[in-house]
Amino acid sequence: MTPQRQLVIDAVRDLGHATPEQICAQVQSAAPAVNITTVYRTLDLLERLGMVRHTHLGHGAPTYSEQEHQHVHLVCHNCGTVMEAPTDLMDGLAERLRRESGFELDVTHVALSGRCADCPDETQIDPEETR
Amino acid sequence: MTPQRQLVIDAVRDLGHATPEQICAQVQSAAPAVNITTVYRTLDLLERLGMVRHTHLGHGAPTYSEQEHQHVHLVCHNCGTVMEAPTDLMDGLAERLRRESGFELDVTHVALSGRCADCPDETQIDPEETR
DNA sequence: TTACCTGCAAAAGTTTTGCGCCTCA
DNA sequence: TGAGGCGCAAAACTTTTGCAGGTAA
Repeated sequence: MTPQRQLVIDAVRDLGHATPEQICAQVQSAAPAVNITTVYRTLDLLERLGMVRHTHLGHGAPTYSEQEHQHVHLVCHNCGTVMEAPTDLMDGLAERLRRESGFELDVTHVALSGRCADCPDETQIDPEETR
Repeated sequence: MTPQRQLVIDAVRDLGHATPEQICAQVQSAAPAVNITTVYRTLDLLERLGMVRHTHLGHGAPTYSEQEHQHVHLVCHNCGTVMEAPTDLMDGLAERLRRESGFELDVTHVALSGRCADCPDETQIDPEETR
């Protein structure tokens, strides 16, 4: 366990869910010399060790969070806000998938996409925002 | 409506859900001179017109499909198989989210991740496969 | 002409790889 | 000495942008 790795773990914990680049910025605020390569390598290692996990928020960038930090992500593809919801929200769906398709759902790995309560109701959701 | 655009539409329809690169390969099998830039630009245009939509299957690459081609995608992050399920599977969840959080779910935009019936039960899902 | 579409080339952004150096046991 | 971790540079890959030429109304 090197200082760099500890910093990456701390950053993941502090930021909740963040992209490798955000994590790198956070780490560099404490230790400016740390290279982004190290961040990528460390995240890869930590993930293999099961200490962190990554989630796809929809627009390209994977975000990393603690393994324990489990909830469903709701991403508004109008304003980009990421909300969190309890995982038991998915219980019914998970059960149905298991029974009907034999599919074992991993509720935390992907974010659900849609429009949050604060965003205006638009007939056509702008595809630009959902990248 | 140019020949290139028609080819892109055909490719999207034929492939079901495919990445820009796969679509480009398909188009080029009919017209080798077509540039991938054109594919990107055309997909962007078609999406703005509401003729195609894209879905995030989890591992970085967005996939494009016909607008009418609506279902929930189930991605196995062990073998990578993409399964399709009827959207009404999500009705209960969508209703609950709307009521409890005011969140308007877009059921087709993201894929659900997990392990399909054909893949062996592993305690730890290999993070490598879930990129 | 005017507007738009295309192909090519280059740029930009993100992630991975190679390599030499350093540290620590 | 040997293994592993780090930083730097470069490569690889995906997507976007700028530009010049071509086509059609």
